[in-house]
Amino acid sequence: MELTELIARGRPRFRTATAFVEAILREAILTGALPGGTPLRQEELAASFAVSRMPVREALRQLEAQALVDFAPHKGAVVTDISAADGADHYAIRAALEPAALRLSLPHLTAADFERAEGLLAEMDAEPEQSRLGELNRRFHLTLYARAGRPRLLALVEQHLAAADRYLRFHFAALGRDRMAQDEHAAILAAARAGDADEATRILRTHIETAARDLERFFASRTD
Amino acid sequence: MELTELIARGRPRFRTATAFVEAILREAILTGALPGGTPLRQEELAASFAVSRMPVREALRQLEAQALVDFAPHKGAVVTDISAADGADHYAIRAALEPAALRLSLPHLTAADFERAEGLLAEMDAEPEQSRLGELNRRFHLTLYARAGRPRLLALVEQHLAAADRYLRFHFAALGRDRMAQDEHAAILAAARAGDADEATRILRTHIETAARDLERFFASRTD
DNA sequence: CTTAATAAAATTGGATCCAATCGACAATCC
DNA sequence: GGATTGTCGATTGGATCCAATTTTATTAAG
Repeated sequence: MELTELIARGRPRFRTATAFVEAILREAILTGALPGGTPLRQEELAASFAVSRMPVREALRQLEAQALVDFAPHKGAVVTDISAADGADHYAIRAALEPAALRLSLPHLTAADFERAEGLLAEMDAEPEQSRLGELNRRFHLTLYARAGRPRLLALVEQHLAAADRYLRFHFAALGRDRMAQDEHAAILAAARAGDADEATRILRTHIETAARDLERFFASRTD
Repeated sequence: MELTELIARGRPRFRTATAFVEAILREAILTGALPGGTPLRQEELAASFAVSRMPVREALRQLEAQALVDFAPHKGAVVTDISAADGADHYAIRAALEPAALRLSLPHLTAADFERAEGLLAEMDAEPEQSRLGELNRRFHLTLYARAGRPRLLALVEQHLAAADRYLRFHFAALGRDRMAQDEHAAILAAARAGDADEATRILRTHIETAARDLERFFASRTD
């Protein structure tokens, strides 16, 4: 999807221009519409969004704090680059946070939550388009953590889950969707449904660590 | 310490006005110079910093992304309030991230690192001033994690360690410094020195969870 | 032909100005 | 008397303008 298309879509939904620019830019970066390394010229973006440079600047500042863009004084912003080290970093954070979130959330999950999660897995099996797969994966994970009752923890999880999507995109393109590991997803869900927190978090941690190792191997095989 | 004093101190150290304002404001919030709930009027801050409103606005945006201030459209920024729930949130994140960081860092820690950590513990025992205690505590923890080789993970740990300081300040004021649990610190250091990752991370997790429980009880006892 | 110095262009950082929105208070209507 | 509406002041959001810095292009020297 093109940046201009994203802009046209989301136009009227936002209260302030800054929030508008920030949301669209984040989506564009996370979905890969703006690949790592892309320089973000303020004037150019302002023209694309049909606003002045100021909301763009404020949005870039927020994205910097979210580590999605790198800022250099008087040089400008660049979309944060993808790298093996950075990917490992994100996955290390996920491996630490998500099992904790699941453990907190699990006792409060309802039957409806489990059904929603199951539905998302079915959707993923049926979804042909790769770009939607990442979002479905994200929603599956977040559904399981949603009852943790820790807004900051959940926000962090969501942020790094989305960041990991950028790497998944790579991954899938090269290795195919079977890497999504639907069987692990099903096992996590089953253990959670049975109320076995230890088993569910154990599988989840393995699931994330496996993905991290796959990604590492993938980067190593490209030798660039 | 007063805000104006912090401003006068750090003036010449920064490349851009935005970075200057952002650093000082963050320090002021984390040290409690600007308590939770304080409204941050842009014009007023601009006058205090002797800059225009614009660097203030950009700094506030970054602080918002770090969850140190809350933004409401057309209403302005307010220093994020302290609460039992928010404290629990920060400690849940710490309990998840710090053991992971320690486990990654531990194999690469050097004798010099251990000595530095030991020195910090000694400093804490000797430090009479409470305001410096939080910083020493932070440096002790970060010293143990420093070799993890995961910049993003470390940045997150640092951020939430600093955020937890706001709560520690409360804590100490009411319960006294013995709550710093120096014996636990020493036990973590000893296990790390022995290369026992399982034991070190176990004590660390307990250490953080104990602090979280203490904080919870403290809030409960205030009934406000 | 390469390299250093310099000048010009592009881009960001910061200040000022105008517009839009929110809150409070007062006046009016029921 | 209470609720509602309208107006005014305060504050933020957004646009434009100017200054500072970086980068690129150009020129001259070795």
